[in-house]
Amino acid sequence: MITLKHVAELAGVSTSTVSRVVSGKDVVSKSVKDKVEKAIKKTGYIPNVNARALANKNSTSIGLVTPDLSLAFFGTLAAGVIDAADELGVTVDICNSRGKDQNNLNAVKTLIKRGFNNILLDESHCDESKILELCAEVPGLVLMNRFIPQIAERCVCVDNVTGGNMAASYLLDNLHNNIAFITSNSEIADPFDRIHGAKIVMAKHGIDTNNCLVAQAAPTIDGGKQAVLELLNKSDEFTAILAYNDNMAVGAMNELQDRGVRIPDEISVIGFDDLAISTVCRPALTTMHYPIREMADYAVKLSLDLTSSKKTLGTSHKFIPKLIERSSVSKI
Amino acid sequence: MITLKHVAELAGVSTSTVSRVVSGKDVVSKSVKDKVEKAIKKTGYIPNVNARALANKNSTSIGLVTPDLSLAFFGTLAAGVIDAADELGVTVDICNSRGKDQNNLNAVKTLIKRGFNNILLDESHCDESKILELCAEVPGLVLMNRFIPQIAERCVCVDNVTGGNMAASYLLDNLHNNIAFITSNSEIADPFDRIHGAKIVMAKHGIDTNNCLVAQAAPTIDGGKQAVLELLNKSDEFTAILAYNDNMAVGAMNELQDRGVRIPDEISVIGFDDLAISTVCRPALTTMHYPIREMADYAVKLSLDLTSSKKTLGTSHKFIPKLIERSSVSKI
DNA sequence: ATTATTTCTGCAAGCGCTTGCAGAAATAAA
DNA sequence: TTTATTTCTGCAAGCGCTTGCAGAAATAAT
Repeated sequence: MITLKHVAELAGVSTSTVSRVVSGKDVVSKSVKDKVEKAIKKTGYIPNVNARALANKNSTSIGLVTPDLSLAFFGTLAAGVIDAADELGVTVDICNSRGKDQNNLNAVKTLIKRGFNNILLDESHCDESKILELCAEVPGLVLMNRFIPQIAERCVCVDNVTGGNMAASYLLDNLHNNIAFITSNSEIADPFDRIHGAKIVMAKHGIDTNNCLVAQAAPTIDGGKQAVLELLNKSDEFTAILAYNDNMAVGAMNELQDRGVRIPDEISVIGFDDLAISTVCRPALTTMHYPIREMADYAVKLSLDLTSSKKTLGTSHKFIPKLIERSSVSKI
Repeated sequence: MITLKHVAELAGVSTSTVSRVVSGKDVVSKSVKDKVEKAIKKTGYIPNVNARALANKNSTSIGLVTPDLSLAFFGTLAAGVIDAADELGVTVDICNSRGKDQNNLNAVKTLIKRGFNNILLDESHCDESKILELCAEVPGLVLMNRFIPQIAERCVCVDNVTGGNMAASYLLDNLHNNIAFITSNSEIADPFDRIHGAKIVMAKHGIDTNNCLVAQAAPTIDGGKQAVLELLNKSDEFTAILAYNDNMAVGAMNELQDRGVRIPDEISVIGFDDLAISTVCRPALTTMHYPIREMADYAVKLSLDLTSSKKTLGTSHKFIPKLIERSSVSKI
């Protein structure tokens, strides 16, 4: 293993000097710098991350804490984070909490103790207070897919209200005035925000939004099936379903189709997320694209920015989803 | 930050002693051990991984190099690896190579330079020789989803021949004698092995396997569509399709359905992998379950085992896939 | 009781890198 | 030319943990 010392000897300077040119944090005269760089190239020196992390009292990795990588959404998120980190020369340590809040929080604490200053956390259930505590402790902690006003500039999330709004607008524009909602029973803000956003436009169109049909279930394919059944029990008047996410949308479509209703002719369905599944199902699902990769990219930059001296990304920022038109909504 | 020193002071012993009880590698008298453990508990001490890695000249993390986490297969693999590692108290660093072989290999080299002794590599395209080189350099390198005889005991993969065999048997048992293959155009052994396995049983059933219908394409949904089109151009006699994986199977089903052929009444389809998509599509896909999580678990244990003194997992081992019966194959 | 063994524990050096401090060298000012 | 500044560079300590070595303590053997 090539160390600073080897390079220093070859270049005829001290290790401090080499360190300085490597880290670039301090001024080194041009001539010496050249010598050192030549030596580095010649030896193929690569800094030892562990030693560096130890001396710097921090890790060169960023931590990603996420519920379940085997779900397409989080897998895509992780891929985005890794790719973005990679470009900046930092590596990613991933914790998979298997959906349990407490695991998430513990994972964060472990990362902290391991010296991580940069942590991306996707945790939508636990108390805000706990997250605020963590944030106070770790300046480089970025919260993903959840918004907490007090730390707005450290939240990387999608504008769910606008998303719901856009989805409903599209439905309305295509003359579906009787919209039913299939939403998640998770106690998180997203589903409410989306419905809220939808109701805003609906109200503008003169629709009474007080007794909209709403069915809650798990945000999964099966949940979608259950929810649509509940809807069906309550009424048979709706002509469109605005689903919390693609999984629920697909579940609903499947269930509906299994019962002989034609989509989109009899009932239109719109999803949210734009995961692979939305192109696979039949009819292909019209859905709101969730810009996961952009968000992942932004999140790692934000985290790194937060722990660097010169902050450039300071302001709060919500990502706007985008309508992807496919075939699950009947058009005028 | 609590360090060894703090614990040592509290326990009234030297740091070496604390180190020894923490690492458990050396004998410490029961009484002292108790004292130290009490002190550790009291202080909430957590070893600094960086210092440890530096002193040990190795990392406590294992590295996972995988093509693309946003694909369900690899996401599941990663989740399995992380979970398994977690249970053993080691963390996982993931590299996402975005499908480029060279990235994969570079990622491995970088990990090596960073002091990783345990690396799980999923690389199915590059030259065997390169992988063998890497293996020689890193004793804890485990190859996933690919088999190379020279390092058989370090390969964690599925028995593709048996898998193909089982899939074909199921088709045959249900009286589909005219089987067409949709396979991957990747230059890897898996697709050949699966077809090879299938042909073995077919031959046993007296079928001439020399001019089987075979269409190659990318191992994706679109690839499946293309491939089935190619098949259709060549013949209209086959009554069953054995697809390389679920994605291709679903693509094929979609394309077929779009052209009005009923599945499984007119054509049966069987997939491979048992990803989420296979339960989503209609009809739900009968497929061979790929025991990814078990394999992930085995791989991390194997890697750790390889770098530990007492080896226990030495022998070569292939995982056997399992038929998951759903609705895409018509039954007798 | 004395010596030989065995078992523990602490010392101190070292893993590779960073950085405050101070002296050397170069440049500017007087 | 001398003195004051500024710019570089090296020294050495330190980040937290591990471990070979040797001395101390405990146990066994004589």
